[in-house]
Amino acid sequence: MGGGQLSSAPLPRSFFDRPSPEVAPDLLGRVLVHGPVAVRLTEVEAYGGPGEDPAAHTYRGRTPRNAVMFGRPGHVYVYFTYGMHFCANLVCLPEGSGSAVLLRAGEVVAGVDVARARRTGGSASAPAGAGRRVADRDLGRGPARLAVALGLLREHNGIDAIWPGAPGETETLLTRDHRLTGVPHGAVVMLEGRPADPSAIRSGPRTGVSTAKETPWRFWIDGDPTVSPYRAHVPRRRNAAATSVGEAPNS
DNA sequence: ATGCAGATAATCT
DNA sequence: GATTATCTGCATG
Repeated sequence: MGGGQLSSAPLPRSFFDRPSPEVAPDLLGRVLVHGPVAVRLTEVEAYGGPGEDPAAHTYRGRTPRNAVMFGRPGHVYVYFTYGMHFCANLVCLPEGSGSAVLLRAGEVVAGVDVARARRTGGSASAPAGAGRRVADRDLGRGPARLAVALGLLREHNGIDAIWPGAPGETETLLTRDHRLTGVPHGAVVMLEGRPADPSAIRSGPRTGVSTAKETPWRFWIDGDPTVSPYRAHVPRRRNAAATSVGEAPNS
């Protein structure tokens, strides 16, 4: 019961109608639900709009890929990177602004079995207990892992994370034993959860970015075991064969 | 515990 | 052709 008691009230769209560096720390301790899996957010990063944040996908304006970031707040922006990973964001500010919060890590508080099956591939070929067992705390530790746990893929790019029902209808979403019986299959819902204690929130430079390295727009809950290890950006060394132009052969 | 190299493809120059 | 909002496995201390 790592996350403590869950609140099942959905967050309104107005929550996201603010600058991303403001939304980001406020997102810590909140719960994102997709079908049977729920994750309590423990680490996030804010990204700004065109011309203001060199590290943001929207820095050079709108493209087909980042179009969702220019849409309405509260929607999910999913992007594909490194040829194999998906990462999920929540859009901030009014339509046209192009900013968002990257979901970097969280604790799986419901649907742990589903999340683990997604991670391990769910293949029946592996005998029970064999292979590498993924620790609970690692299921959502890192943006791509978090996306896997939540089952967020390319097809979920642009989906709305705001519950369309009345604010009072919270009992249908979460039962007291943390079952998500009321969430329709395929639906994504952002819940209030339990906001992190402000005194436990830390901030620092964003992970893996090659520009705006000083901007302290990474926010996390201090001491939480699900927070991912910080990694600075490392320029990938190119293939020796690919750098042949202008390079003198080395004996 | 920390560090490095490889994987692998969409996106942008 | 270069870069990438990353992860994993294998190496070393």
